[in-house]
Amino acid sequence: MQRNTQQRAAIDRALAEADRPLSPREILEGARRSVPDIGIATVYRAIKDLLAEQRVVAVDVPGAPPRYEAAGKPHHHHFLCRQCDRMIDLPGCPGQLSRLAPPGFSVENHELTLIGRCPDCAAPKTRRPRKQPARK
Amino acid sequence: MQRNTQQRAAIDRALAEADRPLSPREILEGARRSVPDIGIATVYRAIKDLLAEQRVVAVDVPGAPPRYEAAGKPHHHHFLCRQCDRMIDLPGCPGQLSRLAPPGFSVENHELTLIGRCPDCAAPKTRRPRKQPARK
DNA sequence: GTACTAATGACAATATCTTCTCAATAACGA
DNA sequence: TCGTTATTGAGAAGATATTGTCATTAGTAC
Repeated sequence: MQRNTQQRAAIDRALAEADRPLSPREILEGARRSVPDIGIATVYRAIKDLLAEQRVVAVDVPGAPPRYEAAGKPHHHHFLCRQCDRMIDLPGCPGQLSRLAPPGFSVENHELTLIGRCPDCAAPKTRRPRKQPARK
Repeated sequence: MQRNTQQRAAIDRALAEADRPLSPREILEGARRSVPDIGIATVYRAIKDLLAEQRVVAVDVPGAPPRYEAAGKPHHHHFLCRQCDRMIDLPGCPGQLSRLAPPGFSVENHELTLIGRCPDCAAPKTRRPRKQPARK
């Protein structure tokens, strides 16, 4: 039987508060605000369960492992900031994207990511720190 | 001084003949038609050099490592067949994609991939084999 | 409060992709 | 043809992300 642990609650809270796709590490950091000693394995276990329950969806990231956000949002796409590495929801979809495919292709889905600088990083005064290069 | 080896020529040929983004493994298989004993390390070394010379570009693949195709083509996007796993060029771009981003975002680039079945796999008679599950 | 056991944290183990090492080979200028 | 050395193939090693193991902890029914 499934138990309501503080760790699961902290992970739910982190995902809800962010309202954007988070990497497992970002989920970990968010959850640590509630449960400082939570471990990364617990985050991966929770992601697996949440995906199975369809309470979160995986979001593909160009050139990186997927991130995860709450399921049930209307169809939308994402912006990836190449400075702070955060992924942010963009409302809406241009539509008609399937028309790019010539006849004979069966289009079932599409992935669209805009890449650049988010408002925080584009503004010269309030820069967020650059993404940390992977720890050695 | 750079030498013109059979291996490099085979890799160039594989990329040119495919005219679509290839994974390192696909490049290896293509090149082996010319040089049967070529190794994967040689393919990675060639990719690195070709990227530095800007003779090929990396193409991001949702949920997989990047593939590589000849540089210099007009702006275009790609189709990913979820059955045979091939990536295929699509001509053109819907345009105006930057408009999805609210004011404040600085959009520098975009990635668009349509996903589904390519004509070969969608047609019931001439199915290509499914992607091989990664070798054990 | 107790007993049962799901869930956890730490870290080992996988899995996958890419790069490095090095002896052997082959491209090419002389 | 010969000598030099860039390039190669094979396998080891590295890098990173994810999952497995297991003793311990903590939800929950009673």
